[in-house]
Amino acid sequence: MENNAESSPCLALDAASPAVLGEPVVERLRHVATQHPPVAPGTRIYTDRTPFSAIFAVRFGAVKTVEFDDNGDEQVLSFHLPGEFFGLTAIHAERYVNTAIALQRTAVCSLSYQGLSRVADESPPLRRQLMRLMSGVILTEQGAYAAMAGHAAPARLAFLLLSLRLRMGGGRPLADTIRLPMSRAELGSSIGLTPETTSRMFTYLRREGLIEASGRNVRFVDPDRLQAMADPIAALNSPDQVPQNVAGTTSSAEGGERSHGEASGS
Amino acid sequence: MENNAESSPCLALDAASPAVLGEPVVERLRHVATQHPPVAPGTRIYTDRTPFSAIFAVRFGAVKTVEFDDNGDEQVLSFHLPGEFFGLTAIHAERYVNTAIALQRTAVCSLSYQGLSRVADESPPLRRQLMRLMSGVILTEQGAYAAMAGHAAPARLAFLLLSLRLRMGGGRPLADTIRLPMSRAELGSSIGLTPETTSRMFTYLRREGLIEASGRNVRFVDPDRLQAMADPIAALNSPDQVPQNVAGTTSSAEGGERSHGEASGS
DNA sequence: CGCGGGATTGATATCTTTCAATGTTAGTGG
DNA sequence: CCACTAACATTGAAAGATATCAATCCCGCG
Repeated sequence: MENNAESSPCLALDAASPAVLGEPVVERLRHVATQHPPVAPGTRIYTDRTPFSAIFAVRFGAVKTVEFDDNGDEQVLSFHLPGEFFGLTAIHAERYVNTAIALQRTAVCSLSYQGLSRVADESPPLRRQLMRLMSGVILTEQGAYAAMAGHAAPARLAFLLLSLRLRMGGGRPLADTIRLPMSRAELGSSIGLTPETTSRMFTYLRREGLIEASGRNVRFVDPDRLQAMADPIAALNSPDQVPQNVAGTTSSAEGGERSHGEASGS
Repeated sequence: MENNAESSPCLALDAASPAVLGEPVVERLRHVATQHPPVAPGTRIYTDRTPFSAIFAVRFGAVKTVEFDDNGDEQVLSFHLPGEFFGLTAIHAERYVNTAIALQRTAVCSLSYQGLSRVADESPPLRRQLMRLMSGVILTEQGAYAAMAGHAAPARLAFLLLSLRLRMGGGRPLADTIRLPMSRAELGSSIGLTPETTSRMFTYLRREGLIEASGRNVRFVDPDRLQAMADPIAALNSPDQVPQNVAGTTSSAEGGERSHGEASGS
């Protein structure tokens, strides 16, 4: 169950570290980092009322960050998989601005921000890693934003699934099958869809032969076409595909084709 | 016309600097920073094929970052106003991943990333400023994402307008009226709406008496209610408001009140 | 003064949500 | 080990929101 490639990401900081940072720096990081014991699903790792002191990384399991509206309904902001950092927004705000919740049995590590700062003051390579790390977060965030703003529901789901596949397994050999750590509702919330629509999009992707999905297990049957669907840019490659009529709602059994309008004018 | 509060943001780095950083550091920054001459609207400041060497800040004018899909249609990712930095995603990717375009007559300054790194290596306060700066970008980005994912069209536009108001004028006294540096199409693209829908949302906000808008001039008539609309959380405060039927499309029998447009005589 | 691009408005098609019912799965306690 | 329950997932039908297609309209600009 628990991926044992569990070297603490707090010491790895986004890249091979002892080599880059030097053993003394890693040793100092060790004192700044805390390895937290595993927590149960649903556990809040921090809240917007937790005093800010540290940034976090996932060791194993998975985390979502959410925002609550008055009704207590939550809006999922992002998911964090093993090796990924979260809580970085607190650096600017000097307080946590959202809430981080474990999706599964999850272990995280934390880096005292004060301590980290001091170590970084004396290690330019570490400082550079941190910049790179934060820039990477912005990049990811911006990609997700573009996917949201520019595309329709099926594209967003395709994008999200591919993103999760890429990020699970730490990078390397792109699993054929993944097990999602979150529910349909959570998946949907993070891309601005209701659970029902999310489910319909699963059905749709299934029918199109792009994925197989049963519960939280997803098998990528035709990653290329899925990619094409996620990314209108590549869509032209697989010609008369890119079906549009998606919602099972409008009875049409026809796999209608259209050139896919897409918003973003100008 | 050009806001003369034009102290180069490249030297200010997100906060009062000489005080914090010390004059020697600011002096070194001066050598790392380049003040670029004003460029015409439409000018590309960098492209995804420009070799990465520097990050940018807006001195005056306004900038949009965009991504192109195959058709040459652009998706607006974000807007950048005076004092704001952009191009930060390139740090991670080691190349620019989008394209930055001036919306008006605009001047930017750039900081060589190499040079900046060297100065930061020797100035912990500068390093901290940079972290704060990047964290702030993530925060902003995440806020925009949440607005996108969680809300409907009118809320997204309200959010965007309020965000622009807040950011124009560098922060201080919240202008009653602003002049938008971008078209309806660009505005819409950035929040995932077509130009037509964007225009309809303007009409709607106008009819509701929340704003007056004529062309690119926008006057904030009822900022509180606008805020409430942007943020469902606060919506409960103003009870029986939170109108829902928005698109003029569905024959709004809702007649009468014509608060009329006409923003301040530009 | 006329041109042309952006803005607005209208009518319709399509997509997404909402409300509601049903099916399915995993976890629990007997 | 099985029955049972509660949460999650899927599906359907109708309502609502947004996109698309297509005309104007209007203003800035030459």
